[in-house]
Amino acid sequence: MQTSEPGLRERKRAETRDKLETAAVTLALRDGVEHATLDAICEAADVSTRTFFNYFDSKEDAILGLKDSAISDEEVSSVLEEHAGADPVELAVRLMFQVLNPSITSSKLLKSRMKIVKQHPELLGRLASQFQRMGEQLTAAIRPVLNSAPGFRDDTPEDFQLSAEVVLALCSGAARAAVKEWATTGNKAPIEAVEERAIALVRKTVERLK
Amino acid sequence: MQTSEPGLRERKRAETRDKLETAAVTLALRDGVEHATLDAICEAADVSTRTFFNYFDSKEDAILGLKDSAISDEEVSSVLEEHAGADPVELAVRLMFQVLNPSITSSKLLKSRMKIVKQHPELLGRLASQFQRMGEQLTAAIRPVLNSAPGFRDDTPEDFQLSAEVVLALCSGAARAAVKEWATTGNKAPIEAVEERAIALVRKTVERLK
DNA sequence: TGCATTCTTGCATGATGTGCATTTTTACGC
DNA sequence: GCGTAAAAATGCACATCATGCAAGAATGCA
Repeated sequence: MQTSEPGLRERKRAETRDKLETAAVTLALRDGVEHATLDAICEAADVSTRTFFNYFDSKEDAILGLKDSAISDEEVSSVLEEHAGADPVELAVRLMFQVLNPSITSSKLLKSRMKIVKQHPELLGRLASQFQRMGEQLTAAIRPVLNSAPGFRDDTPEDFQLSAEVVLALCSGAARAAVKEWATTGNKAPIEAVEERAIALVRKTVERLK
Repeated sequence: MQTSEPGLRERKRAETRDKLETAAVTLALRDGVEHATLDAICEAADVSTRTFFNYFDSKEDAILGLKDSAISDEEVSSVLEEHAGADPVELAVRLMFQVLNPSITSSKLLKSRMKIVKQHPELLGRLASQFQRMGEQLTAAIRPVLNSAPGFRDDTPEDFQLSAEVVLALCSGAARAAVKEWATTGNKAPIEAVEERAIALVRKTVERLK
């Protein structure tokens, strides 16, 4: 379980990935998302275009730094452990940000990415589809907590599944809104606060709609 | 204000649109969404591929029958009028289904479309992006109602905008879930019930999370 | 060193989508 | 009907994205 020495192969892979992300972000910022072509990105990263798709599913994914739509069981467990006792909403949001980390919320590319998001908010749509693709994983992850919440417990499996999806949509929307707010308002708050902000947004909304 | 005679031009346009939708749905059902190519669809519809894009933005849009991402002011007013006194949630959901009508919820293609959705649930992701693209319009539409709701009223404009987006995400997710449920469970309920179901889903979720 | 695995690359291919100029079709006043 | 203007359809060129496949290069490991 030790993080042993990376090894040349893994190091190179990380390096290539980083070069691709950096190139994608830099060019998207300089030329605009649509004018930053795959060819240009790959040339800047000194990588063949064919290889690009060994790392990302699409250009947008590279710009946002999204990894393959999957979260490891260890990551899930770690989140569950760190926030034991949290309610479904908090858990869902934390899981989502776990996926984005370090994609969006960290690394030297953070500021540049936020500028891009500010200019191209539609990119955040990728987050939604990312979360939707992870739908099964996420529902599975919050299932126990949701199940122990009053009300949900007595749902039929179908109703339960449906309810979980709605909860996730709500949290995903709040996460997106929080990131967008943070990107738009000049990043005054520390990035860590975005997560809390998303949770607060959900709570506020629920409170008011009730 | 009378719906006067359509005129040849409009009739032909509607006809072509219908041919394209029918071809798209038929081929997607027969060959699968990914194997139903633009060329095949256009050939079946007896329309040039170039013309296709005068009607739809993408293949998926044609399969789902989504119109251009805009809702006319008349449609908005009509919904607002018909459901005067409704709360923001109901209003948002009704507006969304207004967009889908007759796209998904009506017409002879309904059953086929639901079969396709059942086999390719990821298509429903288009709904989310559609709603997101309409974000400004939708927020504008529910703004007055949201503004008269306690709690929202006192937000700063920024907070208000953010809250509106979260509400819309919630409603959009519920709409998607309701459609998916309906498509998956064999269409036992009448299609009109889907809308109510979506509203109920939102309310249930809010209730439980509070 | 030698072998197996993984990664990279080039090439071919297909599909989506857009701009532009041309032609065809429709609308409408005369 | 006729001619003109507007709208729509079309053909064509072109760019981009994305994937499959096979050959070659780099790495890991014994």
